[in-house]
Amino acid sequence: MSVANTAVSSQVGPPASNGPCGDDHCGIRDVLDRLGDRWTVLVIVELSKGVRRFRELERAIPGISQRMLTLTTKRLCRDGLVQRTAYPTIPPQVDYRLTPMGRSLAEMVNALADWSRDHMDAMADARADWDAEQEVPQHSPR
Amino acid sequence: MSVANTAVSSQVGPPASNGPCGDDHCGIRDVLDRLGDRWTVLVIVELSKGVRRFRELERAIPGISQRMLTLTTKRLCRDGLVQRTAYPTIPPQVDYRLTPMGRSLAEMVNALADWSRDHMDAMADARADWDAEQEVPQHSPR
DNA sequence: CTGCATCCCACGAGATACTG
DNA sequence: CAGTATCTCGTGGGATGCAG
Repeated sequence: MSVANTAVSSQVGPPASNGPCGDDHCGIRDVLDRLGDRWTVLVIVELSKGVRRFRELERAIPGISQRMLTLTTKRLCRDGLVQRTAYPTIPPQVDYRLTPMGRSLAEMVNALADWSRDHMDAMADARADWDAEQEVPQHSPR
Repeated sequence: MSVANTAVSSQVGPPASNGPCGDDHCGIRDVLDRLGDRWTVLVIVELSKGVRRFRELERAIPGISQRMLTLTTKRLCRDGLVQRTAYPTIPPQVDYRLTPMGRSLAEMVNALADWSRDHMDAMADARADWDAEQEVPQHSPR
């Protein structure tokens, strides 16, 4: 797929149904703001593997706090990406699963993860290179 | 396009097994941390349209400050996603362009933007729905 | 087990001023 | 024009404790 100088794919704003902000980045921010935080993506990835209970998520995502897990899942529910089901048992039991929309987002995220895996070495390399170039108060690069 | 498993859509749920990358979330974080901040994505999108000078970027991205533009472009350069070219003229002139790797990332970002446009209405709807449900001590929404 | 509230700190990011 | 340096502030997010 040639993407060379022609931007990517849908740079051209659809004339009718879209183009609220004159600029190109209409609703991108909306999604990116969700994906931007530290945990949302990880929760989505985990839930893409199947239904999970609260504690299961917590254990599956090392480092997340209850607070953050609660907030994250709540936001995802609010956005219609995750469905929460609570059983009025004792002790209480709640499980979370992706909605169809959530699953389609998960696909995107996974594509990104794929890309990430494919390029992370190149990025690390470039970074090291750049760092070295900036860091030479003395000379003799090696 | 990718290397390994694509599409998480198949809700594989190996019993007590982990997903694509063992247990950790590979380098997703690495990429997401970049995409997470407020401006990186917008800069990438803008640069996906072609070579841009510093001021051009600044004007093209309403709301960004010089500081943030400098930091963002610098990070992108460091990661090998953007190439910076400075001409020792007076006044100084610098331009930025995506590297091949940067362009491939731009494709991903654009796919995400695409998805976003496709689903933002559904998300807004779900959000309103959820909000209403939480906010109504009384019922009969008349 | 789930979830919410509070305190608190670190960091992203805006505004402004200055250099080359 | 391009970039750096400071100061400040809002907020994301960790730790802890309480409640259903």
